[in-house]
This record gives sequence, C-alpha cells and structure tokens, in this order.
Amino acid sequence: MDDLSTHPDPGDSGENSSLMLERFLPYRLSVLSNTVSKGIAALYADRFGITIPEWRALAVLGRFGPVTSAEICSRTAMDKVQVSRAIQRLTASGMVSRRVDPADRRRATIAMTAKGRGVYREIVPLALSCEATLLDGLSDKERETLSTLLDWLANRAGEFAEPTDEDEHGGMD
Amino acid sequence: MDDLSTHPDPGDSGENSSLMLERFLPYRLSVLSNTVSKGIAALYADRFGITIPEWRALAVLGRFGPVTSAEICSRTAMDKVQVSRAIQRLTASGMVSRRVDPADRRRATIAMTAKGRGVYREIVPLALSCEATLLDGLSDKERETLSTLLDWLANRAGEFAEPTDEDEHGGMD
DNA sequence: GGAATTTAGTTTCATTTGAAACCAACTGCA
DNA sequence: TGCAGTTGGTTTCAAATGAAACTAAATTCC
Repeated sequence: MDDLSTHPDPGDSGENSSLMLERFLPYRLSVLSNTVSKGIAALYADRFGITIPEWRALAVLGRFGPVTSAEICSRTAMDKVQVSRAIQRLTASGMVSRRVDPADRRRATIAMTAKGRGVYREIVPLALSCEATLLDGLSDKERETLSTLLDWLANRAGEFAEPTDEDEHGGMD
Repeated sequence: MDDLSTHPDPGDSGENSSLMLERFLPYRLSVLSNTVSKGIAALYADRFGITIPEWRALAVLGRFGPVTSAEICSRTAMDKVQVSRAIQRLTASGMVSRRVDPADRRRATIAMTAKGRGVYREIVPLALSCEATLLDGLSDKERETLSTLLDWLANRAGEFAEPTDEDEHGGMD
C-alpha cells in the first residue's frame, strides 16, 4: 500500500483522469526538500547568521581551500548571481576574503578567514548531525539504496530538464 | 562507493572536520527537487500558463471537487498566502470560480470551471508522464523502496523541523 | 596592434515571496 | 445584546530572487 502509483481509483477508465498529489513524486520531493531546507536554514540562520547559499560556499571553501567564484558555482549548483551575493555577504561578515588574481584580474580568489574557518568547524558537525537525524533508524543497506536511488533520479531529472539541446539556442548561462 | 557517508577522508581524526557537499543529503534533495520542479514548472508554464501553486490547487480540486482555500492549504502543504494568490490567478484566467459560502460568509468555495476541468484533464497525463520518465528503468520493487524511504525521510524531517513545540509560543500559521 | 568576442563577476530592475498587519465575519460567553 | 477572542482569507511592505544588461579584463583573429 506504500507504492508509487499516483492514481486514486484503479478502475479508472483507460485514460488517466485524476491524480493523487500527495503520492506524486515531484510534489513529494518538493515538500520533503522544503521541510529539510527550512529546518536547516533556520538552524544556520539563528546559530551563525548565515544563509544556505553562504553555507554552501563555505562548504566548498572548507573542502577545497581558496577557489574562484566560478568553482563555487560549479560545485554548488548555484548560479553566478547567487554565488556573487553569497560571497558579498560572507565578505561583509568577515568570513571570507577576496583577492584579485594578479594573473587574470577578472578573477578573484576567495579564501576563508580565521573567523570563517571557526564557523565552518562549528557548522560541519551540526550539519552532519542533522543528516544523521534524518537517517537515524535506517540500516546501512537502506542508506546505500537511498543514495543510489537519489543519484538515479538526479540523472533522469537532469536529462529531462535540459531538452536534449539541439533546438535550444544557447546553453544555460 | 555509492554510500551516504558525507566525509571525504576516512582517516579523519575523530571529530568531523570536513564535509562533501555533493554527498550531503539535504543538499542532494534540494538540488534534485529544484531540477525536477524547474523542469515541470517550465512545462506547465509554457503549455498551460500556470505555475506550480496553481497546478497544485487544480490537483486538489480535480480530486476532491469544490473545496475551501483552507482545504487546499492543508492538502498541498502551501500556506494561505500562496493559496490565496494561486486562486486569484486561477480566477483571473477563468479556471476556477469562487462563491462565498452563505452559511459562513468568510469562507468561499472554490470550484473548477469547464475551462479548468479541460486544462486539468490535459495536465494530469502530462504530469504522470513526467513522473514516469523520472522513474523509468526502476523496477516495481525499487519504486516501492523509494516510496517507503521518502515517506520515512518526510516523517523524520517533519519531526526535526518543528522543535517538539512546548518552548515555542505559537504553532506554524 | 587593435577591433570583435569571450569570460568573470556585478548591478539593475522587475517580479516573487513571506511575515506580519489587516479586515470582515463568526463564536463564545457574561 | 455586545464585546473579547477566533478564524478565513487578503493586502501591504520589505526582502529575496532571476533575467538580462552591464563592466572590466583577457583572448582571438585578422
């Protein structure tokens, strides 16, 4: 009874005429993701005064060290405007510093400050414990299955989001 | 290699010091959900000129017939402002009609118009086919597992989103 | 060398969103 | 009655967002 079929009544004459929103995969993903994101956003906001885009940028910096905005873009699935604004805020709050690359003066290298590293080191365990809470009670096997399924969906979604290109003029951004 | 552990290096001295964003569950959910939602939103927008909140409202109306705004809220996980605006747009585009309940003149009953029903009947199969595309290639067993896991996560997320009440003054809305 | 193009990142502007205030109608209940 | 809450739903206002325009630097191609 816990399946993924989205029809209310099985004896539903041939063509699909109704739909159970609450079983509809895109809807469920959206609600789940929003619930999780809001919870986490609230946590980050009132404990560290940062938003999710800022956290994502920090996460990249924490793992890969000083990088350019462009690298943050590609590693966080955020667009360049979001990243630009996140960096602005992080700079304003003294978590990161920007220094123009002398070799290519359009680029700037973003690095965490001591303060940024401090916050980062505080957030990481918190983030991990959120994740752990979410997963608590699932076996390793189940977690692996979940992970595999999510990757699967992400791939499929990626495909059908970009309409195979070819008729579309440019790329995305 | 496709597990859900979010650490980069296993030999990571005791306390968690780094995190792989791209394996972090909340992040993955967010990216996945956004990809799916954007794809669908684009589809609905240029084929029917409606947004996702409007689609959700139609989905409820299509399955449960005339209902109040409040019922749309509770069945779509949208808040009353979103619903109010969705109904406004749907009314403007002639998809639904509102009639004030004479018994309680604050309430209004929302019903689909013939036009709304037409659109609804067109969207449903399209929505289902999107979902089918996403799931295409998964066995029934896998789909069921996915569904179960999503429900699980949704429950856990629901818990940790509302901080057990008790210290929080009001509820949420 | 220098005009035309591309690239990195920011800013502008119009729209979307959310929270809180609000309004109007209903429900106690004194 | 009649006035202190509630409740259903809308409006207002400020902040978040996204698309497109823009700036400045680098690169390409004559």
